Amino acid sequence: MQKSDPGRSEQRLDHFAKVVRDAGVKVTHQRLEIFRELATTEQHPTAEAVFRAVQRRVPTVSLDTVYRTLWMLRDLGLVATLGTKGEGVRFDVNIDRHHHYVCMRCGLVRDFESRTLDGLRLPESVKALGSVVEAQVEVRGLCAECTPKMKTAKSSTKPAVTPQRTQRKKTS
Amino acid sequence: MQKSDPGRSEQRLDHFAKVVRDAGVKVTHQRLEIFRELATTEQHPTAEAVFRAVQRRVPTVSLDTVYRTLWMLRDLGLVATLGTKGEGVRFDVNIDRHHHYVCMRCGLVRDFESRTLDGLRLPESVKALGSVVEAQVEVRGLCAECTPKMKTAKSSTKPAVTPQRTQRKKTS
DNA sequence: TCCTAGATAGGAATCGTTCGTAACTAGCCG
DNA sequence: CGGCTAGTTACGAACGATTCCTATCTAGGA
Repeated sequence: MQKSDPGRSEQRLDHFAKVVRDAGVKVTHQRLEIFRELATTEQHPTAEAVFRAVQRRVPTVSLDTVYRTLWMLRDLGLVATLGTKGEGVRFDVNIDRHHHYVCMRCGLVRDFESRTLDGLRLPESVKALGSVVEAQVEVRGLCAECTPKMKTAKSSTKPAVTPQRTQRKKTS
Repeated sequence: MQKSDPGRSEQRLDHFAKVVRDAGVKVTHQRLEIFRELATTEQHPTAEAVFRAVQRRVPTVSLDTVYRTLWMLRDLGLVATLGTKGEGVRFDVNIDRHHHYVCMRCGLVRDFESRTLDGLRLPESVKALGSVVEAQVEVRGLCAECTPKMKTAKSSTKPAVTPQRTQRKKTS
């Protein structure tokens, strides 16, 4: 589990302002707030979530601005996107080397670190496909929340049949 | 590069029919065709792509049916989904152990195999998050197609600024 | 302080995906 | 082999996420 370190956040904000300015992009109030929101979150918020959070401090922000800013940050390498499924892209400020645990049912994504996995040696065949910017491990499974809901399957060859459709519906 | 092995396809179709039937789900013409399409493709098609392909043989299929079938196949473990970004889920019949190379710009996804990467040892911390069904490596970079378009960046600290917005627009 | 390229708000538009419903049909039963 | 019925399908409308359009604003250099 990661905790929010105040010092780290400020440091991130500074870094953000510098990179953005260096890129010749204007540092607007909105952009700062959007980035601040990301920097203080340890989750992987959707654009919508960022929007709602920022809206509390800057009531007039538009969802469009949030999206534009988020993509820009991604292009600048300040955040990463985690296209989970088809239920909204998620953004990740943690650009340190890390890996992901993804729940196959609820879509939850958690980071985890592992020095061992950081330095994976990739096969030659990969180089033929294109350049390699990063390599991370993606672990899939059922998170603690979802695990207990497993039913005893039909004991056929395959483990489960269609116990429940993977959660894809709105919650609100 | 992978090639389409006719024998392998038929084998997959048989396996498909068996699993589906065992699950108490009806084996309809549409479902067979949809699966056949997936089984003969080495790419990772979007639902839309599968729809168009199947439509050539079964002109009346509805996109809705394709989606329902695809999710069902996923729930049965016959195909995997590759939520690339926010541009449409992709489906993958290759359920053998494999890893992915994802182009950060065009979204292309290619499989690659590596005996070495198959047996990764995961850290203990992962177990605390939930059960582990599979672990695969996701390599990100620019594919051969996209690489040449790199422009010489501003030579600042960061490699690129915003040379081009990552491709997210329709093509048709 | 002034100017201007670049940014914003807001609503309409788009695209992928799902729902609601009435018409089918696979697979079981006799 | 024909009938039944639960599970499926087609289709259009509905939805949610993301992007576009454009008139208005503003960061930051001169």
